[in-house]
Amino acid sequence: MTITRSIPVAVQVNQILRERIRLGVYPPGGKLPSESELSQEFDVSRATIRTVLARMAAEGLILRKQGDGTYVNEHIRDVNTHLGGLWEFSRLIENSGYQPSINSLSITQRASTEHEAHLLDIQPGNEVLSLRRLFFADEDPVILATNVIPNARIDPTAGEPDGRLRIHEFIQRYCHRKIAYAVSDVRAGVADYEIAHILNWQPDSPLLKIEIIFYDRDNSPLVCGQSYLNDAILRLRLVQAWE
Amino acid sequence: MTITRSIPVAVQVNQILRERIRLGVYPPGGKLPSESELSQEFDVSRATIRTVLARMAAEGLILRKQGDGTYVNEHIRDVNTHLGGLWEFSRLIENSGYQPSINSLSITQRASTEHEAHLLDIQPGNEVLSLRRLFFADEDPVILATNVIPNARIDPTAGEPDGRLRIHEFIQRYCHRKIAYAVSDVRAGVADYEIAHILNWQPDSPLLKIEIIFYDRDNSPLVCGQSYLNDAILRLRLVQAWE
DNA sequence: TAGTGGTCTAGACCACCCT
DNA sequence: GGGTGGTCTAGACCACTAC
Repeated sequence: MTITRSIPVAVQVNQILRERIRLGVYPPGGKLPSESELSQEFDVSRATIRTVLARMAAEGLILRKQGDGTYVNEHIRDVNTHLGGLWEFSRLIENSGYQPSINSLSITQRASTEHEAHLLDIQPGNEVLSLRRLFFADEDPVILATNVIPNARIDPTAGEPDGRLRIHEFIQRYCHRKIAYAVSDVRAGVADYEIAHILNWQPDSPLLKIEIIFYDRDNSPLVCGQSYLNDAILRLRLVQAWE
Repeated sequence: MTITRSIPVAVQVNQILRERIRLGVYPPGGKLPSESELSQEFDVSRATIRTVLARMAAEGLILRKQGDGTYVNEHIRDVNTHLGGLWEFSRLIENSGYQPSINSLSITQRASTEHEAHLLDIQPGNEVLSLRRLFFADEDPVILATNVIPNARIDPTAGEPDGRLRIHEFIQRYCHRKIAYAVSDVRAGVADYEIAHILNWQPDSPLLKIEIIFYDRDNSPLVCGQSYLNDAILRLRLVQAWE
């Protein structure tokens, strides 16, 4: 409620409005105050309010009607991917209403395959660090993720890799880089015997397969990954606003 | 290049900049003019330029670096879903580099199932119009889509339904409504014999299954759909910018 | 007609990067 | 230091909707 000037005002207003929607201060289907009322309440300009509302509208959280008002979208429950959760599996699980946890299955050093080298813009055979991790939603294993990082990117003085970190925290700590964006392919795959066993699921049943590459702000590939997601437990649900 | 005032300035600038990137005026990895240069060139305010660039950055098309400049993202080729293409299959196919076409397989009138009634907020058994359509990428069948619309929403005077229209055009013409947003579940499925036959693909092979509901701006469900996408031909590739 | 959101402007100050 | 993007303001005018 109280607005500081150390954190961007728009970020704070964003958090406050989301919190109010979550708590039901603005109930599903209900109306939000007008832009001018909000700008008065928070003592910020209408433009600032508008950037916040624009973002929430793009995520489908609110619906804006010219000449009428702004409404809380009541059909938005259980949406977990406001297009920021696909490569943040912990958040994806959290947004789906489960408690996320990460189990590190293996951390190995090996030569890169040709395919990996191509994706990561390195020479085939160059050493890479391969992380195999299992994500849980509450007690259920739901995502098996394999991430590959070029050795050359890793700071050897940063200590032993901790496989339970979120990927951006991992990169931050061991590569001193920030992930800027990611490109991912969503595909349909099938659980082979090993994967089915790890995910505690039937062999030959369909799974979502997510292939992803993370880039830093200099547009260099940092990590590539290949993950299997049990979509019987964890839905991939997303909203798209028209235009 | 020439700016009118009848169409929003931001939209025109957006189109022009995208076109320049597409044509290589701003080559992959290259730098765009600064915000102030662009605002001078188009004779619009910097704020307007920024809204355009912000949108392009959110889609991953450009990368912005404080204190440096704005760059064309070179890793963005073949990305087909800037999170606006999932429920616009024609555009999805187009963005993937194919020529889209739609084949109407069947248009039938029937009673709604319990599940459909729940999704569409109608009574089970109420009449619905069921459209079954096949999307082609060039010559290959890639998406089998089934859409269901409550009869009560359809204007009987609008004539015989044309199954080759895009869904939003269809709704516009026969329901006089505009689609405001959509909620979709992306899942992994398997091609049964019939579906495999229609898609000209192996039975029991994995397919992406997309379940979707379209809403209008009054937040009423208009259409629900269930589609099978052959992801061996048509990739679902998306970009996500950090935060 | 009054009030809402949609568009756009002109300008300020800041944080950051390059040289 | 000079330029770039990041944040924010105050105010204008328009298009639309509900009453």
